[in-house]
Amino acid sequence: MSPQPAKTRDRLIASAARLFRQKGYHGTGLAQVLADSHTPKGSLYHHFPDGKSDLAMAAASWVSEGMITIIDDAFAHADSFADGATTFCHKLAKLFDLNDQWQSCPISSMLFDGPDNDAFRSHADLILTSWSARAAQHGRAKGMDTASAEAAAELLLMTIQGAWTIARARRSADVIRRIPIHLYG
Amino acid sequence: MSPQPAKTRDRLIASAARLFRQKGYHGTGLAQVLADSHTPKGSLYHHFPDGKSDLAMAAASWVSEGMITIIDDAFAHADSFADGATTFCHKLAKLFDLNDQWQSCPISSMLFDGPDNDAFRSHADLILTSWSARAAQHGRAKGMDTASAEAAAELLLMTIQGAWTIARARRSADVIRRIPIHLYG
DNA sequence: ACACGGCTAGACCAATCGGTCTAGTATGTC
DNA sequence: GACATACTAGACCGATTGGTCTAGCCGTGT
Repeated sequence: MSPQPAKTRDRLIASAARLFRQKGYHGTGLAQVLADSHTPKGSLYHHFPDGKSDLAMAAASWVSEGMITIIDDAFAHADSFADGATTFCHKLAKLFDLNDQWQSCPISSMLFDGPDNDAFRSHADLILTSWSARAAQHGRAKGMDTASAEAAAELLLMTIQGAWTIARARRSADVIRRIPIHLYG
Repeated sequence: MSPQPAKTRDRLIASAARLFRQKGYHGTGLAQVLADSHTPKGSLYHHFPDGKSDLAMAAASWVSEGMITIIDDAFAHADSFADGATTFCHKLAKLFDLNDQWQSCPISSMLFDGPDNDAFRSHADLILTSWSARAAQHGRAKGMDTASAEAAAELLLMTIQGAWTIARARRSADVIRRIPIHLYG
């Protein structure tokens, strides 16, 4: 809980998350992360003994927590699942527009680009599942039965995942904003 | 049209497409592609003067043509758009199961992982759009009006794109097979 | 005052990266 | 046979990769 030691670690995670999103796992050199976070190499290997992969895992977890927060916020004041999902999509679209830097969830970056390592794949699975579970949980809270809530959450998540990819190609978040119309409109 | 010269080029494209799908653009070294296709470096730079990026573009276009064929096949004997889309999803799921090697469409690999180069992004855009347009075209052929066909195609494509990502994480194509149930079921 | 652990700092390493270049081979045309 | 073109073959290059290692700073406990 000491403030200083945590800072370097956090700086590394934030830089790594951003750069991995932009350029992917293999596309980002440690040198870039180090320069971006103003951190010497020794510190990296102190906080993340296993190096790059270790850092990527931590960055993914960190971003995942942020996503969970966004989900919770979106559904907090929603009247229905569709209502919350709509807000969620608009929040993500805004996030997309905010900075072109936020280019992909690092989960995808890791999946597509990480080492063959199975630990990466299962970590990504865990995170993706946790998002879906959280959305389903909000669905149940809005009165849906378990099966419908899980189905609705799965559909929502996969649609968003794909829309985000298309949005990157198009350089426009419109396709993300159109999701609620497609699904609930 | 001479048979031999084309072969080397095709071998390079096939190897590159497969490896980029597996490990991403930056995650794949030219040495790997060369070894996999049993081609010396000189040949690569003869057929693709701009090197790796040139090869990646060609590989993406090649896979895109294959995808167009799959779309056409799926809709060929379909009674309705939903019917064709269902077949399409099942074809893709089968493809996914067939070999774990087919891990992502290289379009995504390029997008997520390629150089910052805007040419890459717009090429990916072009390809993704061509898939959507082809699906929409089949929709109109089944009697849908232009707007509905385009909307249905967009929804289908983005859902598949996302489902594929989730399928990779899960190592299971079930989520792809479930798309028709979500969308038309 | 002193020692110790957490952390910073960066020199250094072998391996690999994408790319260039020259030499040589095969093929087709006069 | 001579010559040009198309292609193969791989040695070689500087730059960069992820990772290791030693030296030293700095705050804390005694």
